[in-house]
Amino acid sequence: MNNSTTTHFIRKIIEDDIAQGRCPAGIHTRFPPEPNGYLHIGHAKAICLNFGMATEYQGKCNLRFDDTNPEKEDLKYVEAIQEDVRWLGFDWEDRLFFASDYFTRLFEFAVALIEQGKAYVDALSAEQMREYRGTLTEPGVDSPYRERPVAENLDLFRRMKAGEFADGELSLRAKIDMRAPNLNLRDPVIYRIRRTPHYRAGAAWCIYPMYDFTHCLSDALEHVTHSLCSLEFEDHRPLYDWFIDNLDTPARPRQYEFARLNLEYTVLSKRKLVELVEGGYVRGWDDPRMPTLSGLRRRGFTPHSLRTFCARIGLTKNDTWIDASMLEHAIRDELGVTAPRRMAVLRPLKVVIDNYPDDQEELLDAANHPQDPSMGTRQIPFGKVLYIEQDDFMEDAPRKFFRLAPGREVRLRYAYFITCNEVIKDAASGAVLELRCSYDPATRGGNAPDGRKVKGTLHWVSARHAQLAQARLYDRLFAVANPDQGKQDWKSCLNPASLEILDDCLIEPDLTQAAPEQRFQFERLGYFCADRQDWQPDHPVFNRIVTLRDSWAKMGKR
RNA sequence: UGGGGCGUGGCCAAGUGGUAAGGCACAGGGUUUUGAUCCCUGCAUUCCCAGGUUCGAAUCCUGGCGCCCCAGCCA
Repeated sequence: MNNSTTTHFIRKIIEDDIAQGRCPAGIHTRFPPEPNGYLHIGHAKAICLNFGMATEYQGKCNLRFDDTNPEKEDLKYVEAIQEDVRWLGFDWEDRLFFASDYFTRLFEFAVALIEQGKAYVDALSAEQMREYRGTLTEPGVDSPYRERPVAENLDLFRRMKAGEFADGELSLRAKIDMRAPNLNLRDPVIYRIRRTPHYRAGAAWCIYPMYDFTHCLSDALEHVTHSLCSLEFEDHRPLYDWFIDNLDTPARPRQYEFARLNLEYTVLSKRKLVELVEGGYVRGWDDPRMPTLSGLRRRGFTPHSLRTFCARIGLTKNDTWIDASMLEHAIRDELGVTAPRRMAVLRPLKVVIDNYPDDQEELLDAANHPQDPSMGTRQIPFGKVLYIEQDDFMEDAPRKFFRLAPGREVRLRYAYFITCNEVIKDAASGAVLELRCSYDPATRGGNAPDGRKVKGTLHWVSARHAQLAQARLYDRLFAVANPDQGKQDWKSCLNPASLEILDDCLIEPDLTQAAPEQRFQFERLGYFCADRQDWQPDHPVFNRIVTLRDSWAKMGKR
């Protein structure tokens, strides 16, 4: 394959910083999720970037939980997030941090700001504050409390911390510029009173710092050099710099922004993902149709394929919608070389080989990978009664149909050439019940000694040896590429056929030995993964990760 | 005449004054015991538009147009 990774703008910034000697201790990045939900493929882009840059330039990357809002956060998310990041293949070593661990130092920074006359305690209500802030086109107005003396601010702020005021009664604001064209600079609130216990800090605090104040200082405390975040924080950067410039911090981190990921046929906003789960549109956060890392994992995507995907979509500041085929390509590309091949019949059609001895059975050699002999071979049982795919038979077949049809000869993979002689149908419905065929004993293994060719090769299983299995076939969650874009309700765009469960699949006996999360290519069908939750040796469950490319199906659509 | 960003093929994306990389997708062809893989081939006379500078512009200048983000005591 090709491993073309381009030198994107972040790499250029880093390389320039290193060349100029601005990072004597090496570069340092961080992945800073708020533990208020599950990670999705959009986060994977940020994770790969932050950890990737650190590895690439011999630097370090921290995992930091941005947990400054006790109302939304929970320990279960910090655990799930760590599992997902680790699964993706990244290691923060001993650098697991929590913004909540900085509460005391953050408080001291706030005091320092007050002492410099650069922060004040405001008594405006939230509604009043909104009025005073002005609008996009009108400047804001100074709060009547803006010129409160330093000593009074100090006293009030300490008493806020001590719990002397009700939630929302007072707030601490940075004193910047109420007429700034950038709304973020109009005296942003940096501390609010919230008598909500924190999932880690408990009831120790009743005041909590805001994101803008916390993030830059946490970066500085951790000696982060490159703070990479998404584009919507672009106009927070002046604020980021303002805090760093006005406080005595141990380091001078810089923020850089990149465009977040949008993927076709899915949604990536937390609000919508929650709605999918809570509305019962999917079977949970790890539903294999979900774009969450746990969903992609359960579906069968590998960490490597996700990393490759992230590397190939590039990194810019452009608003982009990545074509769904990019993700499919990433996993096909990998599994094409790594997945052992097996035979499974999803929708069985009975085939009886009339001229095959009734009680005869034999074991036939099959390669585990046609291009990779090192993956070895296995033996597949063959007998008089077999099953093939319903789609592989057509009674009135067009010329280009290379599969089985009355009077036509095909190859059963690794077995024999067979010819269809008779079609048994249900008298009432006319449905095809079984095929009576004959085989050519000379073609054992799949080659004709007389050199004759067949156009089609079919997968099959032996009726007597096959095991029953469930296959879950997934398709795109949404029927339209950009469910977010239209004027219609995004939920009305859900693909009603995103999940199809097949309970009567027949798999070759070897497949019952699979372990949960093991991946295979079911020949001619696609890549499948043993479900990590529901797979049982006596009840095999396989998730279809992705189909094989199918130029035959494509012809049918034209 | 609020501020900040972004506009290169169907989707991504290189390119930063010297005559449009690459990937995905798509379309042909070859190999093939998976209609898969693999291998060739094709796919922007043109870079949002209009002017200008220059021997030469996707790249520089001017003026438009389009799209995204911001008015939480969320992150």
